Amino acid sequence: MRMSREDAARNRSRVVKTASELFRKEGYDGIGIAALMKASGMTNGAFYKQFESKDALIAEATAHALAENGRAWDKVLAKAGDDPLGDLMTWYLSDLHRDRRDLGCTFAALAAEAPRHGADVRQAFDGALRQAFAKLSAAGGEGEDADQARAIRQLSRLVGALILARAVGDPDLAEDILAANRTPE
Amino acid sequence: MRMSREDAARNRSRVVKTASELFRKEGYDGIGIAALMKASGMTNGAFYKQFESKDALIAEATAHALAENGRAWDKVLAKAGDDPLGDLMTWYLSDLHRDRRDLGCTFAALAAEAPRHGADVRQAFDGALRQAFAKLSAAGGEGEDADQARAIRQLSRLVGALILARAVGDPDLAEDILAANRTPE
DNA sequence: TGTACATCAGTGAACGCGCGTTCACTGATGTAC
DNA sequence: TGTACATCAGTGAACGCGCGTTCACTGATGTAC
Repeated sequence: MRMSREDAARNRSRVVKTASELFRKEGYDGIGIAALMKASGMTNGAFYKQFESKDALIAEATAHALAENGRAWDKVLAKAGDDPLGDLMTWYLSDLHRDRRDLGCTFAALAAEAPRHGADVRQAFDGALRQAFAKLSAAGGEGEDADQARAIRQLSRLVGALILARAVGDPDLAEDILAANRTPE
Repeated sequence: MRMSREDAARNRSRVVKTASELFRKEGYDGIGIAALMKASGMTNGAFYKQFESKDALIAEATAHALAENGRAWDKVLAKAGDDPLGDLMTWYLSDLHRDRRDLGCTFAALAAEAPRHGADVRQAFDGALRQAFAKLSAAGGEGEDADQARAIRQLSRLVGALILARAVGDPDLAEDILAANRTPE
């Protein structure tokens, strides 16, 4: 049966959102079209009415996840006290963030798979990374002393720490990794 | 036809080595048994004479890759001058390492997929990470001032930087990420 | 404003394909005497 | 040391299954008059 334009647009958005979460949780190869559509409340056939291919959804869902992450950073920074960088790191390196890959940082969840995907996926990472560097630079630089290279190092460390803490089997080691990284520079 | 024990053992080792490279390059899901066996110079049927399942190979190939990385670190540190940490970072953050995922750091290549795999895979990461922390601590600590937390931060940063540099579409941005991280602390 | 009809976002079965895994078979290796 | 035979690491086809994708069909929506 035909949906209204509004319903169809809502359904499409829901698929992108669901995909952005399931890809982060299971990896691009870890979730199929049928499972994804079922998780979005539809059947597999509807997929190709809205997307050209799985690759096209991968690009769109990745961009969506990265944009959502950007808004989360803005929210944390807006609420931050007189140590915005410290607040951001505490939030980023929390147990909650370690445990919820589906809702967490797309750099940590999917950047390692990006080299195996299309130019559109990698370009989405380009833009999101530049924005993250700029935000970190603004949050960490004392006054006008915004240092891009330092921001790059800080984000590299945050992303690496989250990935390693998630990879580990021993929860104590995971905690050590997060704790050691809850410090500037 | 039956192989000699020696030949069979050699063939088995070759499969593990090939898998350790192809998994790093393509991800655990990115390479199948048939393709892997073909790349090892055999046909698919031989696989189950040597391994119980793909998961069993994943665990063994991951451990193999991690052990090989450990030997590479030792080699770099053995050749290092009076700044072993600096030499290690220069080597780790090289263009060559960025471009050769198949022969490079297993943390950067596969840690992001580890949370979706068995306890044996994650435990292999535990052991290899602890060793890497110890080596970094010894390489970086002035005299007996070996600092575990600092080593954890350094490795987190190296791994994150390599992953992000590989994810990016713009080569200049990739270079910026590597360059910004070629500095201690 | 009301009616007739074209549109198209859904459904769910089916497509070909490659996946991990199994199996009957082969023939050189390794063992028993 | 030489012969008879069991072993088993290979081959390559086949298995069931889930993948990404296609398609005939449905019926409410949106449009034309």
